[in-house]
Amino acid sequence: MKEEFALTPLPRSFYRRAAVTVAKDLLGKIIFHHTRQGIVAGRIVEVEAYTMNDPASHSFRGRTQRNDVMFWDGGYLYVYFTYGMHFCANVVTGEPEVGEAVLIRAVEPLLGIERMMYQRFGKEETLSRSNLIQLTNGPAKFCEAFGITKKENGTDLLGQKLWLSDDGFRPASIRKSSRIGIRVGKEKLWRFSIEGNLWVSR
DNA sequence: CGACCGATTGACT
DNA sequence: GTCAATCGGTCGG
Repeated sequence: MKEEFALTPLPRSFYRRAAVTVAKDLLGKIIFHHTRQGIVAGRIVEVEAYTMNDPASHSFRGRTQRNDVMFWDGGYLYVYFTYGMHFCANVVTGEPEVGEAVLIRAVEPLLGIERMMYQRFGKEETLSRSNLIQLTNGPAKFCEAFGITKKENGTDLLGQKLWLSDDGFRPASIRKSSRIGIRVGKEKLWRFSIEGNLWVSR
């Protein structure tokens, strides 16, 4: 990871495109979260696209208080609470009034691994190969490790707290598959992952 | 209002 | 492989 790339947030134009296009392009990008506790960063290795005319999407039945951020301009973070205990984070895509987003399902940890360990497992846990992978190999695990909660819902990804960067890394091979954990819309192959990456879920 | 259920995870057979 | 945890969002009456 080269610092000069890492410092530059992806421009608004990157996000103002179709969700499926942005989803593929997000693979390999680095996501940063800078808080008072310190800075954490990871490479995005697995994503899923969700659109307005997609029955699996929160935006399918129209704009509500919960999914409002999905209809904002591209480049904002949509965070939702689910199963009574977990958060999931999405990158909002497209123009304003278009309810599209890309779910971040897994990242490869790069910076602030100690911080992530603490947020996922607590103080006494020691680093091993197993829990290094368990750190961020799922959408709610990623949010927990990165300290992303409902407070981060609506955060501008071109700001100073949360942003994405391109360090020049390009995936050798991208895998397409059916999205996970949904009942409708399984026929759409809108889950994208970096082939062979250890942090890809399942 | 009440009932159902989820873009998940971790523990367990 | 199965299943409970746990609660806000959404929808039906």
